[in-house]
Amino acid sequence: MTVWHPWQPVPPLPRPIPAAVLAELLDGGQAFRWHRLPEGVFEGVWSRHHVRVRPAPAAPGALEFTAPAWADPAATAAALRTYLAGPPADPDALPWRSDPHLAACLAAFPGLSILRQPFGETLLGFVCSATKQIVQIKQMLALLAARHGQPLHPPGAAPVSDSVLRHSDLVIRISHRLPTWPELAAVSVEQLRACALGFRARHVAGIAARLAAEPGWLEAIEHAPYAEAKARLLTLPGVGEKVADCVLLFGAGRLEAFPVDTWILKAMTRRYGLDGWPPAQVAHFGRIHFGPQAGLAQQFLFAHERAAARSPR
DNA sequence: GCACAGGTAGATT
DNA sequence: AATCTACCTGTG
Repeated sequence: MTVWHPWQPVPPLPRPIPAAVLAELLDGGQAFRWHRLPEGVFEGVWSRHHVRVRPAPAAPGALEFTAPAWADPAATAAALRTYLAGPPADPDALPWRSDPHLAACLAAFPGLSILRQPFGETLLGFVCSATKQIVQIKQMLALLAARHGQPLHPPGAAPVSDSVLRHSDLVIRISHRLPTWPELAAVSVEQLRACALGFRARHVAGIAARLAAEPGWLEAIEHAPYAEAKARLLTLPGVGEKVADCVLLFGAGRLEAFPVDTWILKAMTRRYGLDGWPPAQVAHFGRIHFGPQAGLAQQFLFAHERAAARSPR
């Protein structure tokens, strides 16, 4: 009895993805609902989709995926391709020829790219991300999904995932979608706090209330010009410069968005000699220096800086 | 036991 | 306009 379809190829992506880079792409902080399984397999959830992905054993750079038995593999493959391919991007057009550090980052993570995630889910994830480590952000979202999201599986079917996430002594299974914003509007701040959101709970509740009062508002932002979209996101509680840029970069394909977090601040300070520069000025420098794909450059710098921190020379 | 974590917002210089 | 500081809570 198999609950997963047989492995099959992921439709070709713009660039090959080596196994090491796949980990950075799925589990490097762009998305918070991917989980490592043994033997290089990743299990992830976005929107109504639930998949496992792994490097294709016989084809370096290519990927394979599988979907739950109740899912339509063709539809899943199409959705997965959109998700993984991300917005149109060209790393070669970044100014690596005149920037040795950027060149080193590009060489260290060949094939790294920006995902195209659902807009509303990306907003939720990054509102929860404030002063939290990736592991803990995953816990919050897993709890939110398990308690307040719709089941990924159809009525009557059993969840297929045996992969779990630990939160203290609690074991969380991967079986539900993230709650949508309309669904979140029906969840109390106390219930949100019970999902380990802490002070982020009132931000989530505040956003849900705003969005419920203004139907279509969020959907309009997704397709508005970058500057306008960002200005509007900044009016939401718990959404500042960094979160707004993350949402637009990872959830709307806006490569000009240049989120400046503690890692990028560290990287820019150290590698570009910007000692003492405040985040706003670092962001300005980044947009000028890296150009219209500054957000793509940011992802390479981010990956490189974290890798360097894990294995210092 | 305790510092720290992909920040934000409001208060205080 | 720059610089604090409170805000929650799990993990190492």
